[in-house]
Amino acid sequence: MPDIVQKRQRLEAIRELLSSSLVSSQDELRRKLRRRGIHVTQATLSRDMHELQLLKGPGGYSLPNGNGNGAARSGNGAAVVDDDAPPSVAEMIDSFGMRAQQALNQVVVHTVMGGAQPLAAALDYEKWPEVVGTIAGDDTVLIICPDQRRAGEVESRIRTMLES
Amino acid sequence: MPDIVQKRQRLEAIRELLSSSLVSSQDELRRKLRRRGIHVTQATLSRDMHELQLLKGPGGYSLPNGNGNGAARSGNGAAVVDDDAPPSVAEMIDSFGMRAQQALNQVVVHTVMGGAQPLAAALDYEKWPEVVGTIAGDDTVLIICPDQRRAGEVESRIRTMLES
DNA sequence: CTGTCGATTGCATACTTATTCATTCAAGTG
DNA sequence: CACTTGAATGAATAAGTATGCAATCGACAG
Repeated sequence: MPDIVQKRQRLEAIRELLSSSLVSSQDELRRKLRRRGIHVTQATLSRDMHELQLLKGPGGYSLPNGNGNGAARSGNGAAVVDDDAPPSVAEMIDSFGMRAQQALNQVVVHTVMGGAQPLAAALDYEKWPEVVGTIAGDDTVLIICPDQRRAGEVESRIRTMLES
Repeated sequence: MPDIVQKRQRLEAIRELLSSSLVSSQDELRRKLRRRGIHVTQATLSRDMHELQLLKGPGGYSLPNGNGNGAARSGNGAAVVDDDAPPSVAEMIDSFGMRAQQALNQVVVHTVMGGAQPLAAALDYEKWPEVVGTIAGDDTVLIICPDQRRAGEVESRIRTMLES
């Protein structure tokens, strides 16, 4: 197996993993990659991550652009799972969500630093019918709905999750 | 000397150092602080840095916002203020802003490359009542308002800043 | 004053990441 | 084909970061 191909795919996989889940250490990343059939050592990952110019913050690694990074992880009870199962929106909101507010046909959800990207990924994954699309920054997710009514529904559903 | 005062000043000093020089390790930071008469151990700095939510990238540590990381740092002349006071939106617009345009309940602000993140951070920090949330890319900030009217207000306020 | 509580810190150490060194392999070169 | 060169990688280990624990200090109730 040609090394160079392996590498390209691996970097791709790393980017993908990072955009949809929080990774706190290179070893954790190594285990997640292994489940995808990619088997490398921490040393290699260290080099990969340098190459990808990743940032590391209190909450784990993140892509250089505007992706997630940040705080909070400690015992909040939820989502402490060893994970790798596609994370659910409920879990994400429970773990990272801070507040949600509707604005016309959109809903803005504020999260802890670094929570926006995973939350958006979870929303995308669950494909809510009222959601047309999402955009995530570091700590803010913009959810776009077809109309004001649907946005209202989404807002209240998220608020419920926040309160629980 | 009261511990708590020490700490406040130290965090302050760390922010200042980071914004004006590259720091690659906590031990390096420790040495730099020592030259300023602040003497603490790496352990304490680890805790401080966690508290400041610093990011670590290829180029060293950086403040959580959109500040410098890794490469590029040179001056743009403006807003080189003594800083450390959370940067104001006015300053940011002045330094990075290029144009602003309303779209329904949103306002899109274009900035110079790399200016979006800091501007969004400043907006978040000032917590304008007309702003529900912001999302920033590399050179574009999307500001979400509750409705079209408020978006208009925000747009014109920003335009004023741009012209000045 | 005395005891309790919470915050801050240093020390020692566990844990995580970067780097050195050697190896392997593919692509050129003569 | 034999040799050289450069990229990629693992193993071992150096370098760097986080954390459990105990000590200290100020605030404050009794």
